[in-house]
Amino acid sequence: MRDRTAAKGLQRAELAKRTGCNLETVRYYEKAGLLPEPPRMANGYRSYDLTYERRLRFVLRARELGFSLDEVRALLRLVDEHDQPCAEAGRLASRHLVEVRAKIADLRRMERVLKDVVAQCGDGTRSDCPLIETLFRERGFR
Amino acid sequence: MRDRTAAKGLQRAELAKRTGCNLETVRYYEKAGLLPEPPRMANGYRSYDLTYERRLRFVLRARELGFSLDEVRALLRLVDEHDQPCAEAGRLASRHLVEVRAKIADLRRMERVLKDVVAQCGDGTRSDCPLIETLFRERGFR
DNA sequence: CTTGACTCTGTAGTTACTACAGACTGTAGC
DNA sequence: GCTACAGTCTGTAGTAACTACAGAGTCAAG
Repeated sequence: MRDRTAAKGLQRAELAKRTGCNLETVRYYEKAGLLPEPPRMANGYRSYDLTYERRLRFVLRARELGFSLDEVRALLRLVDEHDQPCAEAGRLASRHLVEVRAKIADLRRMERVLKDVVAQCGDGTRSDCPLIETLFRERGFR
Repeated sequence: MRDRTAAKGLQRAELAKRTGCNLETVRYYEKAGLLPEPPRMANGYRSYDLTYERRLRFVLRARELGFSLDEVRALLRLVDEHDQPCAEAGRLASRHLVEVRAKIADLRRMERVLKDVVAQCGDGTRSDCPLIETLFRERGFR
């Protein structure tokens, strides 16, 4: 094990554990340019600090809200470079909100049809099958 | 152009146009084992008939309902082999319904948070940014 | 006989990860 | 000092469900 008192950084596994993020994902985010290349210790191991962890958490929360990595990159750019980020951030968020609502609408359509066929299928003792019939019938879900 | 009166099959582009499905996707479904390898004409071109088109439409409708290709494969197997498919089909559908509802719940959580930050961001004239603040705050959306 | 449109095959790119393989490094026990 | 084992390193390949080529062959019209 590494000398914990002398070194001030976290190693990758520690960071992953603290943030609940898969350690391979951290590396992926580095390669994808969302997180900077962290400094290395004498043995070549990566060393992360709290600033880094904070940035990773930002990414993870943005992902929880369904932002794509491209959108997260844009948000991080606003954090890094822009001094008046709110206008642009608001635009990003409201555009994303529209997509989220569209997906909800899609899924609700699916839910409605599925709920019906499941009800009609019942215990499955009938000889025909409402689900299969529905799928063979003409198009009209969306 | 092909002799349309003599040949009874459709070509790939026609099939794609009739069903609204991308022609590359048809090929993909063939390779994925959802659709059979269609017979070829003398020149090696694929020739599709109405049975084939019906099956493709089945796949497309199942996809519209959000079934994965694995699930569609299972449904097609029920159609092909099983004489009492309804019990199994009902199980598939209700399992899928659970997933759909879970996704809706996920998206609704996102929607709620996004709606709030968009409202708070307003016209973007403020110096801090509620979205960025939210993303930097501790985790707790899900 | 050339032009343009269509088809064929196989492969690579997309998104956001996840999971290795094979080589090093570091540490604890003996 | 030696061995076992755990951790890290790199690069690459796999996942889902397509989509988009490149390069070759085929066909009908002008």
